[in-house]
Amino acid sequence: MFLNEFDATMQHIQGKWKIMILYELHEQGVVRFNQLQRYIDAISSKTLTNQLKELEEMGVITRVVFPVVPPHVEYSLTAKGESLIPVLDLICEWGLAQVEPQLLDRTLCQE
Amino acid sequence: MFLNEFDATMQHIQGKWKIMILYELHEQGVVRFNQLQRYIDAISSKTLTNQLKELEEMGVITRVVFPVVPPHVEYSLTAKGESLIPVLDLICEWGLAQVEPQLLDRTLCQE
DNA sequence: CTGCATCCATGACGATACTG
DNA sequence: CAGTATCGTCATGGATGCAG
Repeated sequence: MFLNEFDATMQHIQGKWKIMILYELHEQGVVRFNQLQRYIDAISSKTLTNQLKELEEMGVITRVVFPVVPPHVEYSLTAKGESLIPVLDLICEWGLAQVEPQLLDRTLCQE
Repeated sequence: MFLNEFDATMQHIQGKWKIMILYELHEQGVVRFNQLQRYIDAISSKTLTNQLKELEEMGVITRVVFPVVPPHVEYSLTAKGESLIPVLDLICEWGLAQVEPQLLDRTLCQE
């Protein structure tokens, strides 16, 4: 039944900051932990860690650890993560259409 | 910033049972309270009432009360609600693609 | 039939402090 | 730099009972 597929997708984007993470990785390519934290700005390191871990477990992002001091960790989107972007775009676009119907031919809702 | 548009949409579909309600109204047209409760089957009347109220407040569904005894209330989608269906379809479709990539040319995830 | 009221369990998230 | 540990808060939703 379709609820399962819906929930399957939702598990990937649910979470207060997941889309911001996803979009930032999409635009920047490779991003470090601190970059994300500065970009999102209101997120605690604990929450950021959790959301990243969940995204990684679902195969949406890749986590690469460089064994150096000080620590260096890089995050980036997987192919699966990239395939999620158009879905986010549509969701975003619908939200924009509700607020400002006349702006609909912008390049989606980013920026 | 795009997070706002994303959240705007999310407010409409977030909630454990909202998509089921939306799809059921989409397919049946006009549905009564008890029909929904029997259809969803695991939902309590309190939760169903809450989700319906939220959907109504956002202009996604219409609530029509017939002043008779016993009470008779009908719910249906508004135009705004209908416009949400393609978004749900895409979300659903992505979820399906993750589970069974070979079934992708089905008519989305319903059935 | 269609709710509302109440109480309760769970989980998401934040604040703060600490570590290798 | 990139987290972990602990504690606290708040919203969501379930269970049950009652009402017009």
